[in-house]
Amino acid sequence: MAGSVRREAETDGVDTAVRELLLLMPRMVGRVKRIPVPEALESLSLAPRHLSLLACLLFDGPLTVNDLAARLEVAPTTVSLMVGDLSGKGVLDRREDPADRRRRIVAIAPNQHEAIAAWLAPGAQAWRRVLTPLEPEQRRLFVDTLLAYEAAVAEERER
Amino acid sequence: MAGSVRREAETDGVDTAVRELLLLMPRMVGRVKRIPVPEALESLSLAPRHLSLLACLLFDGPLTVNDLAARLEVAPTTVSLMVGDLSGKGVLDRREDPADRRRRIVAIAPNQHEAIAAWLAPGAQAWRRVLTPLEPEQRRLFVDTLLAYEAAVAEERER
DNA sequence: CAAAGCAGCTTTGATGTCAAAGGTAAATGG
DNA sequence: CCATTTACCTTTGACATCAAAGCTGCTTTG
Repeated sequence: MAGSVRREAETDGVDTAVRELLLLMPRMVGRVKRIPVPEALESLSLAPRHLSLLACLLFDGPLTVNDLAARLEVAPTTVSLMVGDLSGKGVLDRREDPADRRRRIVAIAPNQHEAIAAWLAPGAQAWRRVLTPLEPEQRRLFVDTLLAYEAAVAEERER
Repeated sequence: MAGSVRREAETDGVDTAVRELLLLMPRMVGRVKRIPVPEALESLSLAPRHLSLLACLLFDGPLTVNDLAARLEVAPTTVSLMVGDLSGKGVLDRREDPADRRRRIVAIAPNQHEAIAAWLAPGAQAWRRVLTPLEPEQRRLFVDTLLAYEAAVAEERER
């Protein structure tokens, strides 16, 4: 099997965990993609797939299309289409960068700011519920391990 | 900002972690979707999106279409199309359940078993690299926390 | 300053995914 | 038994995503 490359006693617990995680990941992804949209925002044709884009803008302020695509690990095409869509509906604010007219600065429309923060809250709530009972160093370990996994996957890709 | 004085020592660490995780998740998902396919399997038109389906079958043996869809948190439609595709190419083996002819039992074709296990190995490798340096109870904590998050998201959805 | 090259975004055509509808087989119950 | 309901899968039509090509404006170079 995939997990049985090594047979030393030391890696035994590791293989069990790896197996669990390999099966868990796709489920988790599927679930996150189905977080419900509050009614207040549904009228603006906002869907779960917009959530991560809006989170980026809310946390890190106005960004360009390429910036967003890089952070979301998604093609610039996709961001461009989503932004075009959402700015047409008044959720986002897309304007030329005066300093470089090739660029488009994307920001959350001020009057939608609050509603969007409210949408993000329950998503964050799930994490908060899980992290609150942990000790600070346990939280740190958890986040660092996920970050390390992300980095490991990125390296895996260059071979 | 991250290093600034903490006002509420207890909740501050949580909020920082939540913020990091909210931004990390979509990136991680994007990366995983781009794990490269070994050349040996590319000729069979296997792509990264097939990986989790094959992992399920490899770990948990033959399953029905609905079972697979539930485990992957994906629509039965999608599984049905993928299975139809892959069984046409000899990667999977789809046959009627003799006990209930509505059901289709899906399994990995025996002669492809090894090649697929080899494909899964590097994906598992990323996890293994990250988990190996941890203490056993740290690994346990990590996996349990992710499982708890999955459960929390599932609950969030029913409101 | 003109020409070539580059950077950032959008458009286009192809593919993946899904919800809803359709088809067939088992279970229920009168 | 036949009729109805339920379970499982597939087909279909609509939409999300992406790679490649196209467009525009900045930057470099002679």
